[in-house]
Amino acid sequence: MAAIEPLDAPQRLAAQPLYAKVREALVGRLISGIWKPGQMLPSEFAIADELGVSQGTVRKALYEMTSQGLLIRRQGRGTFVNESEDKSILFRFYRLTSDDEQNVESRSFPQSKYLSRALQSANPQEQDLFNLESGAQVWHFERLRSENEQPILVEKLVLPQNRFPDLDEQKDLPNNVYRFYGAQYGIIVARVEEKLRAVTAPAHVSKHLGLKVNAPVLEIDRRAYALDGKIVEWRVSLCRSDTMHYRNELK
Amino acid sequence: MAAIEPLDAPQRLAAQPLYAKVREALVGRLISGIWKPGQMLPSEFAIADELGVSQGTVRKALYEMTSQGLLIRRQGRGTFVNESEDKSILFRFYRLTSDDEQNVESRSFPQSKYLSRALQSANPQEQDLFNLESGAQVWHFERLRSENEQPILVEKLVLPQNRFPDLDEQKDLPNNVYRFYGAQYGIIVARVEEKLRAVTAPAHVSKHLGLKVNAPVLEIDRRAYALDGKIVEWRVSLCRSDTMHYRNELK
DNA sequence: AAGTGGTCTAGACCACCGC
DNA sequence: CGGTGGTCTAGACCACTTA
Repeated sequence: MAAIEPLDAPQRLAAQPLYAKVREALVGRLISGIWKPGQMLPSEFAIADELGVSQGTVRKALYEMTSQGLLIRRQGRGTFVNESEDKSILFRFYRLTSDDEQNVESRSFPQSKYLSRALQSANPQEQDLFNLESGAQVWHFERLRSENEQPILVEKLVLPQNRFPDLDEQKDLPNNVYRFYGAQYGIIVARVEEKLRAVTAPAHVSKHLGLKVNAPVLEIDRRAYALDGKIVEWRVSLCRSDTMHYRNELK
Repeated sequence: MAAIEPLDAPQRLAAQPLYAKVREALVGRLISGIWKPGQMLPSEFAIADELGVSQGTVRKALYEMTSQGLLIRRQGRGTFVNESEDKSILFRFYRLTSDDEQNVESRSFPQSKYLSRALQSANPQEQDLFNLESGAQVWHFERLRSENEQPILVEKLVLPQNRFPDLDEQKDLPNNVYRFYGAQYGIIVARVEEKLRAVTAPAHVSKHLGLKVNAPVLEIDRRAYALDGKIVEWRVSLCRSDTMHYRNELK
């Protein structure tokens, strides 16, 4: 275990507060893997002694890491490295949940089956959305997503060709496209805006989802924004609403 | 200015922590208007002396109110009641927007027409939701909400009678019920959880909204949580989806 | 009973603001 | 300069969990 030298004494001289240094030291241990997911941390007093600060200072650092989701603290038990974090990043932008609310831990990320792929000229709406010249091209993908063998939704993805060149050489997009955008093109999706509506399922959608004709489905119209603030993906999903729902929390 | 008696001494006996009582006392002053938007609060030490607690305890209460957006604190200046909150707070939990996206500033808050009101025994689901004894009672309200003369949604509100006594003396609930909960009962809604589905409108709903039979509508099942983490309101709204949508942003 | 996190206190000093 | 919030400490006691 890598030794960590005692932090500076109380004087902080217009620099970082001491608890911030403590937090960084502790986050470092998480990153370096000294403390692994699920593992219990030493007690507040043990950490305080080791780093040469008071318990209260360690408390504040641990509190911040807890509200950030890195740690889980339970009175009488101890402080633990949050292991559900790894999974939850998968579900960051995925708000659909089965009605029979199984525990979040065991959830499986939905799989994808691609139905179609096309490169075509952007229509006026798409030109406006992606700020494209007339005649520029966009990719269209349609895919069916399923969770535990049950079909969940049919969705259309639209990507501007100029930010995603060379896609024609791919046989299919991978299942987790946002990870792919980052790994292949350096495009990090920072936030998404969604508009939700209830609509009547078109025939081919109700067929794919195994719904009866004219069944109501949830339409999610999503625009995904990269770190530079530009739209990088437009997505319209039609989701079954008989066994699934969209959950949201407002604060 | 209403005098506030000193809070209990350090012993808290399995009840609320002291800083929570301090926070409630301070929130009470905001609600009652003793402290008005933009006004500067007394110093931490002054509040601590008055309430008979230590500065650190007041700090924790002020910190929570700050992260909740009620207060603004500036080093060297003081602590102030947040005044920018007032407008946006109206739409804090209201995510429905007209499709013809007029500017947000000029939006009118939807009006309410109450359709029914009843006090009845809680069914098993309601008992479970509000953690009620068998035989406890709940209020049911049904109302139609409209924006600019157009009917938007029909919703059912369920409130536990034990947290909302004396409601039968009211002719109707006001339009902005969350403000009413705070002003009348000191209940601050801190967050809400929503589940969204697409459903087929029941006959009486499609009639109220002027939709054709079996039109798809957006169902929003909302549980509102008070500062103490307990559920204080259950609400199921059925919203027209032909001219409105639910907007959401994920980061 | 022992060990953990949670709360509370009293006091000290620092950094920032406005007069 | 005086007053404000921001940080830090040392010590005390409480509440919860596990053995």
